[in-house]
Amino acid sequence: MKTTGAFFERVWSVAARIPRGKVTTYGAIARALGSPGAARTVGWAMRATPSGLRLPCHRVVNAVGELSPEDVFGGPGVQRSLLESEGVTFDKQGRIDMERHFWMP
DNA sequence: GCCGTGACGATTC
DNA sequence: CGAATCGCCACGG
Repeated sequence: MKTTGAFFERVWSVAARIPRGKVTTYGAIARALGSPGAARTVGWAMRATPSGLRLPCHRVVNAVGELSPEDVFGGPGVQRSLLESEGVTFDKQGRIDMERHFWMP
């Protein structure tokens, strides 16, 4: 699938501004773009992100603080390791501490 | 312009 | 608290 949508480029622009050690949610990005209900579309955009952009897509998680499917990052624990190396903390359930690391676009 | 799809979200059971 | 369900919006065909 191509993904030459203007909306997608907005998503990538926002994702590129995520500070190191912080994370945001798909819903937050969707609201920042003016489409509160387009959280799924945001996720779709991330999945179709061109490698050339080098976006910190590992800093984008869902509203609960869960990480993306492992197969997308090439292996289990990959995304988690990246975040931990940036100072992001996790709870016992393997979820990100949103209160500390959430970033609003 | 309708149909299927999807790294989601909120609600309900 | 965990699983299931429905609703949401943008994009390609």
